[in-house]
Amino acid sequence: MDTDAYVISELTQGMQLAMHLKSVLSSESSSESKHVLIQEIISSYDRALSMVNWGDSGGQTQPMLSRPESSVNIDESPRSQDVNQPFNYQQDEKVVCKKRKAMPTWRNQIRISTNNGLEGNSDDGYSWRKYGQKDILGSKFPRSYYRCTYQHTHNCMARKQVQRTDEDPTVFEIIYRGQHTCNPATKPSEKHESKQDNYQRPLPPKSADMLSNLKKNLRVSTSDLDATEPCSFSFPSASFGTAENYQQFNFSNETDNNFLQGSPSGSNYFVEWGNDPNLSGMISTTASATNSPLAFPADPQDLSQNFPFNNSGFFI
DNA sequence: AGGATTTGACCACT
DNA sequence: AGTGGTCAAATCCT
Repeated sequence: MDTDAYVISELTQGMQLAMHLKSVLSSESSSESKHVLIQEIISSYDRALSMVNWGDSGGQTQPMLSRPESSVNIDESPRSQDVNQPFNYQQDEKVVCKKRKAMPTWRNQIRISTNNGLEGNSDDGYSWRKYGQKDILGSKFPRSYYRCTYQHTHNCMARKQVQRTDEDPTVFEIIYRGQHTCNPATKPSEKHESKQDNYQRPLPPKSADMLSNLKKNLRVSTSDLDATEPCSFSFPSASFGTAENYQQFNFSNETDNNFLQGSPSGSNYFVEWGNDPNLSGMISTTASATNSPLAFPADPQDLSQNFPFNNSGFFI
């Protein structure tokens, strides 16, 4: 479709502007020119995002620059009444809604060793309670449904689905839904500690954190390209014309990367926004770098061509 | 006894 | 009508 060409064009422009900005930053240019470049980059990405959103989402979304703060406040809007409501489940707790739409989700594929290949071992640092299991059409293995143990005490509506993959029974696909509103930092003192601590350090891809981290990281990447910290963010440059090489941005604020740290190498996080397949992409942690870099695989099958730039709010 | 899991039924969505 | 997500009673576990 033509939208694709526009999106690629805009993203390419954004990339070039970012490179330009990098050179400007290393020179003694005025701050004004830097701001102009940053604004150009933001505008370029915004236009690309707008095209994607308007072109592929039935016109339901708006250019993100016109929706300040919408990126971090993940809108769940199960009943589509107030799209500007922050992520908040508590307000209509009384209303029974057995199926929620447009919840931010993450897919995480985890390989479990055959010795202890139980679903429960795919621990992510949070405490979950199983509330259902369902045979899924076309799948050999049932899907298990979990919700946060602290749903009632902390009004935490985070959920996850765990399903063994047909292709490789040692691999579990975990789909996270919603963000934790409980405080994981307090968990070790709570009673589920013993079970949790047997496992590896977490990597709970907390939805809002993940999105905001990506946002922050990318923002840093355009303004601080000379950062020397080892953390890095990369994405395939195929969209920019070179299939083999990754364009890599560095960012320096390692606290922004806490959702990656401790992540098992090779974990694949597939990020989605609601049910829109266009608002999705895979994030994987790789074993090659020292500090759990975030990388988008070059395989186009793994990466929706619009991701991450089509998501509403990674950049501003 | 209290919390976690199982499982059949119900409901929303397509 | 079929499918998937959730509820809630029954059951299991500690």
